[in-house]
Amino acid sequence: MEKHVHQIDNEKVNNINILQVDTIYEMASLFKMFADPTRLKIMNVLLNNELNVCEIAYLLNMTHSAISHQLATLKLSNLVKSNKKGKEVYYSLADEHISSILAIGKEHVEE
Amino acid sequence: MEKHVHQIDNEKVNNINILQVDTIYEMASLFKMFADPTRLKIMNVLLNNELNVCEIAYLLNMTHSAISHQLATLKLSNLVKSNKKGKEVYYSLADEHISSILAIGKEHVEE
DNA sequence: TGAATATATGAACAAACGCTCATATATGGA
DNA sequence: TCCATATATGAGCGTTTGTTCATATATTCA
Repeated sequence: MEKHVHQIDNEKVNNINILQVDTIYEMASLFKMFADPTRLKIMNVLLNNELNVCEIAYLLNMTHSAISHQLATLKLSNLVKSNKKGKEVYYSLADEHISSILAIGKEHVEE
Repeated sequence: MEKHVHQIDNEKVNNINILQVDTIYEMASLFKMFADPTRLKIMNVLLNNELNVCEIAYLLNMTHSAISHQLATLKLSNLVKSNKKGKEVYYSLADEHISSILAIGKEHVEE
């Protein structure tokens, strides 16, 4: 891979635990959902609220299409769940893990 | 913004708390650091270990350049700190928040 | 049934991203 | 001083991503 030889302390390095590739990729996919301002805003307004696409678009001052696309992405990652009531589809956070992750991120940023 | 008029329940919607734009962007930037497999792997091997670029590149089987670039990114976001010892630069996690975020992500994925 | 409302979705496009390659800088030893 | 080692960094490139626009589907009501 490199053209130079490098000195590695095998005693030190071989004792370090490496996470499984699958775990790493799933973690990256999870955090990716939190790495976009629009998705963060959506998840934030869904804290303790069940809202439809119109209401979220109104709150965030964005188009319905953009919100709908992001909700589809969030649902695919199992971060939100949906509940159809007539014409409207109400979205809410899928579980308590999500609010924990939001909270720890907010805490880190506001320290 | 849209061509149609939509019915919004103002009583409901006006009571919802919106995070500050700055907070949202800082949170997105933070989570973005955790949203890439390579950076996740780096932070993971740095849990409880102080390692230089060579050692990380060896552990992850990647080029020094790729690792060095990612370490620069992580340092810019204050997620790792560096400690120069002679020719080598040793990196470690900047604070305990980082291991908390890694742990909560791992927990969510492995449930 | 027809119109208005609500949501979903594919295509397209610009911006952001991560890696490679080449090169630069820095340190230690012969 | 010269050379090997260690790290840093700018440019370039292909890939991914988030939004817009156009359009499709679904539901309610007159």
